[in-house]
Amino acid sequence: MPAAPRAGVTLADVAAAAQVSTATVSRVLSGNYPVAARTRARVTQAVADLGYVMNVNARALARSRTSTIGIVVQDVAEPFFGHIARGVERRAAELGLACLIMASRGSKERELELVDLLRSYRAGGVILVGGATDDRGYRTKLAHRARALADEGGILVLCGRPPLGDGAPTRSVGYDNEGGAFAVTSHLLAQGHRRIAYVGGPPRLSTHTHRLAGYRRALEQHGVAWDDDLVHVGRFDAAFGRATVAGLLRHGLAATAVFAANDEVAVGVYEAAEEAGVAIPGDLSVVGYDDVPVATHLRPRLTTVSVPLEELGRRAAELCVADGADAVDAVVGTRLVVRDSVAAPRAATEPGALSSAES
Amino acid sequence: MPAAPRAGVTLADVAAAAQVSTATVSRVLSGNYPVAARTRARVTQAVADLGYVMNVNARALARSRTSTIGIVVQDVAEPFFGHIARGVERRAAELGLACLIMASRGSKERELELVDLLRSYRAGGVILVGGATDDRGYRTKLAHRARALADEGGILVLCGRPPLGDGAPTRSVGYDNEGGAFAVTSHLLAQGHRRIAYVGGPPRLSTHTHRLAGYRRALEQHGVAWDDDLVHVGRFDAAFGRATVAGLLRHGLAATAVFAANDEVAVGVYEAAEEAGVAIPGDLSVVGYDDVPVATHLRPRLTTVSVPLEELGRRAAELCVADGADAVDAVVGTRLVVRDSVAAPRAATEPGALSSAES
DNA sequence: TTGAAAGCGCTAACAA
DNA sequence: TTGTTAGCGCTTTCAA
Repeated sequence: MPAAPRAGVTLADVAAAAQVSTATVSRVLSGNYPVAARTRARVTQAVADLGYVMNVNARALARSRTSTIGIVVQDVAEPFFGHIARGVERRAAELGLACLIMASRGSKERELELVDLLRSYRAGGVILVGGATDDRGYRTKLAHRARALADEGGILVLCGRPPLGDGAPTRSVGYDNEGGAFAVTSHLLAQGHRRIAYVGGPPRLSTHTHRLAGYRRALEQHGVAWDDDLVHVGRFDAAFGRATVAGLLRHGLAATAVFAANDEVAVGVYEAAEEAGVAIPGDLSVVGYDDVPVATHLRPRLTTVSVPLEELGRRAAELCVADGADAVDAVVGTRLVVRDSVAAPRAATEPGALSSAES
Repeated sequence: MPAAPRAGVTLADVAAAAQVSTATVSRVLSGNYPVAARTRARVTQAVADLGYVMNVNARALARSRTSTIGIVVQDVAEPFFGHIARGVERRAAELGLACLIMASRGSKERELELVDLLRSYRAGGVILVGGATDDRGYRTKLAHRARALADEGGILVLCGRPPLGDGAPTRSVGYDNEGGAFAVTSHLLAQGHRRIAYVGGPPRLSTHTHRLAGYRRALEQHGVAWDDDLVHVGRFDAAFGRATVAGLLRHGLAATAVFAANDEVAVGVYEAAEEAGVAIPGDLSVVGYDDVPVATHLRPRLTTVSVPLEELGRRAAELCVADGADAVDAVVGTRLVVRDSVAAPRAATEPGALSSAES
């Protein structure tokens, strides 16, 4: 058992105890450097005896680079972000990196502040997680910081959002929002649905706009006309899903299916349907996006698009340390997962089948 | 708009640009120090012009204390931990602290390593989140580190777990596991249940043992005999809840209710019941613990014990910076939340009522 | 293979 | 009100 550690044990203390210079201690601690076996042993012993742990801040200062990365999410407790954060944390730990985590609460101003804060911590990589708002001024400001970060030896990593453009020095790992939305909408279309409501948001958030684009493309490909009244843009949460569908139901639902642009929204859709006595999928088919655990908690189980969130996070962590060569922007695949929340629309099924099912 | 930041802008650069000494720059940056308004303005200008951001590592070294705290959870993506982490992060941000987050994956060896790692980062506070394994050797080792941390000017904060004893210098914020379990078990008893299965774990984890103790006390108080066959100790996850109850059902369920020691376990209980065609709460009543969002996603909605997880996290963050005086160990309250997963047991209800309800 | 010493960027006496 | 300067704990040439 190591001795009870003393206050503020430093490298110099260890050097004194081992009767060597601080340089030698530094070398054995850093590994990769020729040190005589006996000297090394003495040093190792002294470290153990004194309960010494290195001061990483001092090391960071001396080396002028840290082994810390930063990760900015909207909300730590949100499953979407939590799963990505898990991937980042795990891969970072494997790579010997520590993670500073911060929450923007969806404010782009705060996000900007946070990357500056992370910059002050000299984080080697700063990972921005989740969709970004499409805003010219904001993009410019972010590009500035990306450049500053790069100048300081760090790198800005975009995780699940589009690149900044303008040759801003960033790396990115994304997934195909448009493609997943296209797939899941096509699935609905294939079942015979023609009036499919879209519920998502916020307005200019990339995740939402790209998913909406996939929805649109699927409609077009099936020759279904676009209907503004079916598209509801608000937020990415259950309350919005619920309020929207409750409203729809109140005014006589025109849709036979709803594409909840993420699983949280789908939770709200289920609630509204339940309250109104509308059966899923009998009266209304529902699909989601993300495939977070709640998708399998819902009854009927939710058909949705699976995004490998943890993998996304792992890739992002890797991009923080990759050297130029293998720092290729990555894209991970999404996958439609069919469960029990979709059925053919009532109108498409012969009347007899409906009534017999209800008898 | 600030100028495009240059690489490695330092305090000295700012001082030069503003034609003052580094000390002066340091003073305006630190705030709270008398500096002439005009000088201050020049410095502020230079900072903006150069896009300067302070190097916190250098500051930490010079001040020999950091504005960083560490938080150790089992798993970042688990809602229980995610919500606590959210509280920590939010309060920390308000206090001007950055959070290093690390996951132990439930290994106590790794947890010990992580506090050493955090110690090397000179984290001012290290928050250990969630139940702890009752293990003498482990406790001793942790106590050592608590002392080392304290010697270095930091503090070990225990969040949701019992104190170390032996006068180890820690602070803690907890909640009443035993009391909550007593309350929810009593609720079941009050409905007429006498054969209540307990499903939780792992074996010596404090959260589990304390909840089990509450269960036991409630039984005793109602004069219900303890039955080993009803107590199932394994893990705190859905898979265990499912497997356990599936087994129970296969061998002819002896219980009329189950106390899932956390909501995740309850998810598994619901799955097993669903598979076996057992109705909740008609055939089987179920209660959980924690009141994470899944409790309201389940149908019927889960009766459970609400723990103010975010508040718990906020308190923990505060304890990292509190000075001796107001650093009182805190305990936040829990609350029984009754929803729809509990009914009177079949045996206790008169036969007529049952059949009429089903007709 | 090891040691001496000059920093890394910032703070905090101590002077002025 | 401001400047000078000696560290904070570690790394890393450059010599030996």
